[in-house]
Amino acid sequence: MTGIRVGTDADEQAPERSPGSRSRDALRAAQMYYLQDLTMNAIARELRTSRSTVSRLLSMARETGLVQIQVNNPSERAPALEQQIRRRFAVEAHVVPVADSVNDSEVLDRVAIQAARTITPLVDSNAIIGVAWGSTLSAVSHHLTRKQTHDSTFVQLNGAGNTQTTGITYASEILRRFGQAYGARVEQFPVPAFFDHAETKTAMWEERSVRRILDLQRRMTMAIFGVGSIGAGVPSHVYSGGYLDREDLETLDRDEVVGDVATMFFRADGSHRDILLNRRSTGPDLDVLSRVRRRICVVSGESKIDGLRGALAAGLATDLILDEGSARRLLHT
Amino acid sequence: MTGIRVGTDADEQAPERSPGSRSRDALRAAQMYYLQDLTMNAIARELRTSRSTVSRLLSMARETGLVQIQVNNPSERAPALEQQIRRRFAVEAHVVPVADSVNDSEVLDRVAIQAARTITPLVDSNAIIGVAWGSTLSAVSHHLTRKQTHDSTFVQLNGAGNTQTTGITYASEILRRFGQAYGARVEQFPVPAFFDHAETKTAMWEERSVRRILDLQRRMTMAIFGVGSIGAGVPSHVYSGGYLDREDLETLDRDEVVGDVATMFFRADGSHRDILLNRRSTGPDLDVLSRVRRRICVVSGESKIDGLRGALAAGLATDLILDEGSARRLLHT
DNA sequence: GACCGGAGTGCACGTTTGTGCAATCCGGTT
DNA sequence: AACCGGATTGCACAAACGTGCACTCCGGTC
Repeated sequence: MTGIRVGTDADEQAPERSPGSRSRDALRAAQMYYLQDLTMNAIARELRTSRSTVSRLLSMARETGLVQIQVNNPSERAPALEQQIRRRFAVEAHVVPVADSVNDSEVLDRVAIQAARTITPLVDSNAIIGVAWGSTLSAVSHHLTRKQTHDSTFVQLNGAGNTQTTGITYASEILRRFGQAYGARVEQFPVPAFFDHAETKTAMWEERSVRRILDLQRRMTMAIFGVGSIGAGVPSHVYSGGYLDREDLETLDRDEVVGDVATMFFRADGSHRDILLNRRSTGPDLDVLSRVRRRICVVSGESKIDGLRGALAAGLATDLILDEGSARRLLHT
Repeated sequence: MTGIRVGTDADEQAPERSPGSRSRDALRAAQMYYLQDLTMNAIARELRTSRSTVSRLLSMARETGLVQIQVNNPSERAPALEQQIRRRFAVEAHVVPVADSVNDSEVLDRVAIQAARTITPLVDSNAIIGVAWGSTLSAVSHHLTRKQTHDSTFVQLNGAGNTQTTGITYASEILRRFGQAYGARVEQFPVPAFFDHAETKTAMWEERSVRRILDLQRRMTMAIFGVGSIGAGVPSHVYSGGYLDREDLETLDRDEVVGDVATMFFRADGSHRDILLNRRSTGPDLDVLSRVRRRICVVSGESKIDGLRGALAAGLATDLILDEGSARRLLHT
């Protein structure tokens, strides 16, 4: 029942109808604009329509993935920051250029856009892709550019319910947007973020509906997630959204937790054994996560540095997308 | 002596200097513009420079291949024309949309731009690429977008000298531009287009300097050429540029030649045996050409249809780039 | 130290592009 | 046939962009 097809057929802001003259024109326009360097005016004349329509056709062509724009940093003599991070932490770094003067929420937005565009070329057909939730992923999901794939599945990495809501709307919106962008199935994980009792989790984990999801997670070919950090600054969604009570926070403190990925916690050295809360969390076992071929971590804002350090120590990511400020900070302290 | 390095180092309109701050800024700007959707104004502020400089950085980023824009026609449900051509002639067709109202020289220009951009992604490292010459290829060579490759070589397919000139400047300009765009070596073929006596060709073909070129041609991984057509309309370069005298044209007529590729002639049915002029021509044996893995034919203008038909019958191309008008004409008669 | 040439910069202007809005089209309903 | 709502269009205006030109900066030369 959870397998929901998120097609590109009829939908929300449903674009591409059948072969229709609309998308044919979009292709023609895109070729004339991007491959022949005509102006929109010239294209409008040839297509016997108005310039504004051409402008709209083109933005549609971009949004639907008809036109793809990629920026390659010249192979291995890449920018210094990225190289240093790669050497020191053994992850492929994608540093998003952002001047220091920019405020946090704009940084998030810009990291999100660039992350979305970095991820798109990595999404293949026949993939199983895990997606976490949180403010970072939410932002990313808003900026995905479309691309058609076949038989791919997006699977929710961890439950999203809390004491106030079932969390369905929030987490599933994110998932839905991913599915829609790539024409893929989505599999929700309808459990709370944390069980109240570890025993309930154990019991639920035996349920067939849950095992289906866990099985998908084991077969993931890619995972996309942010990090939570307990350090200073803005607390991440998990720490402030009513998912944890005072007592929980105290045990985290006692266990020397510095952050989490998909509500699974870890310490500064990357270890996660014997962290009590993990027994009640619905996130993927971090060892399972580490076996996924491609693990993309998106981070924006320096307040997440501590959590990020832990995640890197744990080797949770193969690819790291982060803003320039955080990149510097990651290296220079 | 013929192996000339056409680097991207110091040159003509030499752009990319070392790692310099210039190209670093170009990368940053490109990321901010194409991946973060900032305006040039915003980028200028962050880079502490003027908007016009940003505009220039961006166009540099595009020209040097830092930014790559591709338009994919949605896999196999591609436009009707392209499918029909593929079925009927067994070549991958790339139809360049052009309204009928456009004049011939503009059609050539637009086909050339789009051809250049279609070719670029196909150019690999370690490739050996044969290039013909003529008005079509000349136009293409003017619009190549750069892309860095290693250890690739462009080799001239046929001699370019005629009774008036050695043809060096014209053909070698084309070759040079290709080499420069991809940072590749170029190998000129310093012989006339046609020898006066077949015996001279036989003799020359034993010379080591020539054999080097012939050997490269045998090892080509890609070939790029136009077609000449004897039919009506504007005569191709070869037929009007002083390469052939009246008598030659008569023998072509007698041999029922309809066109040529790289100065090797063929008939309407694709055959080329016993065409006298081919014994004196310096182009690659058409059987050798047909063994090349990827053979890209660029055609603009309906006057070339007859030659094109012959070339297709001979199976000379694996990929065909042509304007919409010619595509229609090719199918509907 | 004066001079020179080429590359890089910002300004100002004209061109090109994005977008809110009102008008129109179109398929389905009453 | 009249009506309705959503999608699509062109218009008009504002925003964003490209480029000739004059100026500056810098390294080499006399």
